[in-house]
Amino acid sequence: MSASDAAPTLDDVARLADVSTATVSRCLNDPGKLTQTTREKVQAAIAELGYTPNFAARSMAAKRTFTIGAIIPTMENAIFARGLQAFQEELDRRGYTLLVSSTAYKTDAEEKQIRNLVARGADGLLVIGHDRDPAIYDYLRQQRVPVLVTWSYDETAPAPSIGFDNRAAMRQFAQNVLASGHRRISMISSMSEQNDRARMRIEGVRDAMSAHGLDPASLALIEVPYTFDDGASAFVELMQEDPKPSIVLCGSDVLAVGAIRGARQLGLRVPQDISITGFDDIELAQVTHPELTTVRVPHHDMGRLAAQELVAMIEDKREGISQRLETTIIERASVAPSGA
Amino acid sequence: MSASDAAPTLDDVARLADVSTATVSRCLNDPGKLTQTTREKVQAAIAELGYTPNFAARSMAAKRTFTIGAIIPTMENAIFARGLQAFQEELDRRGYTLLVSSTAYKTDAEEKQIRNLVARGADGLLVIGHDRDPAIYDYLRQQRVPVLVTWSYDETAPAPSIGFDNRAAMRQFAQNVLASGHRRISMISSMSEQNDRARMRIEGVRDAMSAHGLDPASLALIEVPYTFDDGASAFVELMQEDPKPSIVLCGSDVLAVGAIRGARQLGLRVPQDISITGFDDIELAQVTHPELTTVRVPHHDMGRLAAQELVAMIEDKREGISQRLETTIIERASVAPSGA
DNA sequence: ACGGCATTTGTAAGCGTTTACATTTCAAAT
DNA sequence: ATTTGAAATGTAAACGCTTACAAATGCCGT
Repeated sequence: MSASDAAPTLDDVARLADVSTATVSRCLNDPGKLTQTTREKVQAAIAELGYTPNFAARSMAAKRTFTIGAIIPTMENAIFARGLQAFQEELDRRGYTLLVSSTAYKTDAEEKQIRNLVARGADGLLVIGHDRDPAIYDYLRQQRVPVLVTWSYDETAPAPSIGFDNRAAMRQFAQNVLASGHRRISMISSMSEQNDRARMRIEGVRDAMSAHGLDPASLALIEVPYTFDDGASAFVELMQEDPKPSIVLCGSDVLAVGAIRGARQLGLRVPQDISITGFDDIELAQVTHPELTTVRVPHHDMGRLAAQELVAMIEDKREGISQRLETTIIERASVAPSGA
Repeated sequence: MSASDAAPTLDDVARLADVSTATVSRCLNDPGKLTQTTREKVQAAIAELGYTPNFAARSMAAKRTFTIGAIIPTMENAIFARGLQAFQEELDRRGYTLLVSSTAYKTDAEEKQIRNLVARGADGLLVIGHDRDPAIYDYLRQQRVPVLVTWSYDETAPAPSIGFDNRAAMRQFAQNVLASGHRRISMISSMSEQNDRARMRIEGVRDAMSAHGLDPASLALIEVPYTFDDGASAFVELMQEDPKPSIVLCGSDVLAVGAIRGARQLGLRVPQDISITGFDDIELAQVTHPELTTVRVPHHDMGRLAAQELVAMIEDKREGISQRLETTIIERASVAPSGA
């Protein structure tokens, strides 16, 4: 351990290596600018002192933090975890650090968190979905902090997005279902207020119904928070309707798993007595019995591409370019065709 | 929008409110020190400019960041999510921000991430489990960064911990199992190297075997990474043994869920043909069929108490005080008694 | 009206980097 | 040798805050 007590600073390194602080700084940020001799001298000093640059000082001087903030609705389930992991890995690769904040689905918490992240100097922000107070977008623009939206794709929205078309994905999925004979369709969605993903998925189902000559207004729909239990009780409630649905479309896998449990409570067999579907294709979908028919979301690509795009927006100081990713229908065992 | 372009600074506020920068700073950090008149004047100026303090500058001047880092093995499943959420909420309440970093179970990534967090000025660090290179603890001590260990309780370890006794919890659980008649016990664990939690759970099983006069060395044990698939294939492998186990204890719920799937692949009924248990009691445990008999870990309390303790360590500049939390055995449907 | 003390406010020196700009060094061309 | 320009290095001024210390203010008893 060195004689000194506090963490070594750039100055200490400079003194030890007998160069100026500017040189040490360059050795850290742009080593190509130094002669090999100097570089090695400095590196030796750094190693000897166990020096690590002070982050706050660096950000203040450079007006860059190499930090990117992400605000997600929840960490409590796997839904965003996969994409976020990919996002972080890609960021890492590019020398950025990820700051994650979760709102626990409380929309008003988001603004506070965004401000916090900005105050902490986030070079860019990743958010989920387009829906939020327009004032937030204004604020971010004024602060010159790039934002990228994910989990949703919408060219007309105020911010660029890398995601998929929730509405089209669900429409296509529902059309498949209708094509296999189901007519009595019900739906369990998470709360659609301030949540374009949920809303668009509902619209997708309605689109499909219209296309098949069904009245979209007749869709039996329950909106619930995002938990297994809510899925289960919503399912039970939906089964009170007369006539009973032959299939229950869920806005997410978590809800669908809840619904399966609800069915078990009612003594209904899935899919013989009732079909159930999910959305997201998280790992859970393959773990339930029966395995869930669902829509696969490109978690990993979404995260990776979002990281690339956001970094590009920051470094090239340009507008973001939206990108639409594809979803895939995954047919497993929770759906049976219906003659009804 | 104000005339100026860049974000407003303390100086701008001071000028507008016609006070010194020191006064503005005090208004932010210790408003009680100001007369009501001044305070209101300053607050008005802050509001008018939409001023937010610059984080880097603040940390540099105050040598505090109000940031706490947490390094977890994975974000990909719910296991740490619940506790982390509670941790963050408590931190929030106390004005701290959480910085999460995940190692994806790569032990050598941890050191890099710890250094990164320290360089970013984390006031304190939360880590999972005690096992790691002692040099890391030395480094942290030298840097005067408090660390708190969670998910494990061990008074003799170099760092204070708020967690539970993995070994005792598993021992008690296994004793229950033995008491219900099972004698042919196998185990699926996650990799125990550099993972005291996994190791202690294994030891707990062995302890219980010894106590029942069984040879602890005879425990059939497979260590696998932390995924459903690994759980499933380990299960299949264990069923090759002769005699077959009557119960498979899994080191975690994730593995247990995999094992259940493995059983289904082999056409075995749980628990009639084979009993399976988990550990953690994550939500998943109630979602599988049959529901999982497991050990409940006090995720929420652990997170909350860890936040309180870590903040206390930082603010009172004192050593951490370890705390042992209790686990609970949760009996559900995946275990049947055995006469064998 | 005044001294004395507590409270409020101001002054200015850091905090540890980066980076324009100035200076020095060095090699190639004369 | 000398000149010349590019490359390497050094100097010092920010960056936006906090805080020790100094100065000013207000309040009390007399």
